[in-house]
Amino acid sequence: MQSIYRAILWGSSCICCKALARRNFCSALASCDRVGTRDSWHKEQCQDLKNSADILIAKVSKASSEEEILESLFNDQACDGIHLSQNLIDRLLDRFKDDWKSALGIFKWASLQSSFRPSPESYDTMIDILGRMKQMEKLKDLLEEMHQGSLITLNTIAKVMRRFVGAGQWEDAVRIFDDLQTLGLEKNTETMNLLLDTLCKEQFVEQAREIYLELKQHIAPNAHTFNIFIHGWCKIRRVDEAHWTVQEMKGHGCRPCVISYSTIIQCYCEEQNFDRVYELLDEMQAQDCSPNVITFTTIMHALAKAEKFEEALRIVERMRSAGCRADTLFYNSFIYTLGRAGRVDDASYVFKVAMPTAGVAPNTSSYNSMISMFCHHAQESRAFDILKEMEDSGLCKPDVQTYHPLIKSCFKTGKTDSLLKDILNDMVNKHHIGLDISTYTLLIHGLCRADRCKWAHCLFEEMIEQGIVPRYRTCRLLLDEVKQKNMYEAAEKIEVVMKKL
DNA sequence: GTAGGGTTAG
Repeated sequence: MQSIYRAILWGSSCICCKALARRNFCSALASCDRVGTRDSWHKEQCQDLKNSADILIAKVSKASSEEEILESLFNDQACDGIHLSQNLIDRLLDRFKDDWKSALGIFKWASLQSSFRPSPESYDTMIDILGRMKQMEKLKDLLEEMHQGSLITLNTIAKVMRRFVGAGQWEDAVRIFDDLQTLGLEKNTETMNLLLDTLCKEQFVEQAREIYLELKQHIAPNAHTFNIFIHGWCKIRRVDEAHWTVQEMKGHGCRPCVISYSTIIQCYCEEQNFDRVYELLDEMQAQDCSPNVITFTTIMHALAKAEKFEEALRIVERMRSAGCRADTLFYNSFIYTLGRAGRVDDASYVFKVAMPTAGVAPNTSSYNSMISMFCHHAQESRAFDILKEMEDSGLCKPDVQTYHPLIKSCFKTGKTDSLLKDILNDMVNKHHIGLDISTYTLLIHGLCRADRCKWAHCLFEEMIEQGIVPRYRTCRLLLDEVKQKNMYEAAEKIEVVMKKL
């Protein structure tokens, strides 16, 4: 118990461990337990990992093509001395998730080392990186390599299909399905549903339909299959076909369930066609299919968005009388929409009275909605009261989103010195929240506009140090500012960063 | 990834 507590404490104050903790907390703890002087051992390991990562990052940053990257890593003394580990690879893939050439170069180099085999999960991560960057040919090569090593899982297939369809190459996704047996997996209802869902989610519903008609001769559909189509038709606003699918579903002996109905209700909600929504609620009742909290949340959210607040409240009442318990997401949705409509006191009432009365605990999002609403309406002190309440609650912790509206308020009200410093200090030292790209951007832009470009530049350097790549606009803005202040050295450094973007 | 939310402009 003691060691876990210490590891958590230590991890929270170490940037390097925090990155590890997110992904690999258990194994990090397990490693710590092996050694008597855990803290110093752990620290050493982290430093080692950071040094190795830095060497590799520096190497690949100088190269421009994939081949050049590989070449620079091979036959290099510094690289040869690196102890490869799964943690190191995970860290580098995360670092280069937006730079497929560097990621692939390092991944290939690592997998060609005799002393090391990347985990199947890191192959999937590499697949994701290539897919996100639309490098579909490279993705196919990697998939083939995975096939040779028997590393393909259903998860891999799901990622590959979604990436192909996402890139508009739906035929390739179908080809993957056709080749499933060759890849060592089965063609069954589950994998068919995966293909159909992937196509439907990207609006290739008609194509999915064609394929289904072909496949259903060999593979039996189930209720999921029909719900996937109902969702697909609703997504492309062809609600008639969704209704027709419900009939087809019944024909196959599958009863439409709460998901089937809720999906169609969502579609009518988006059209703000509330007459049809109520009709469907009645039909559900007639079919002995009770709406659940998701159904009610959908309707309530849509009504509130349409500024029909009294009606939204009646849904809350209807839900209560149906014996359906509201959950946190339901109330968050309610609070959010009330806030957007400027009904600050109503939102406050829901948060302070309705939720506790119903025995529903708020989460970080509930507090964040309240804070953002108060800041938006220039009621900063009420926002800080909520933050205090959150800190005292012990139920949940603030995150970056908690602080964004508060930071924005500092800039709006010009309290850049006292208040902003306190906020950042709390963020980093009290709650151990790592600043992310959006926070750095917000801060640097705000500080430039507040004529505090020295401070902005410090943050810029810190951001680079952490391996966070700034946006072009941020560099541009800061560059103009430092030039005006005759900070030539800073300007040069920024220009170096910009050249790499 | 069979369904419900997320102040876009710093």
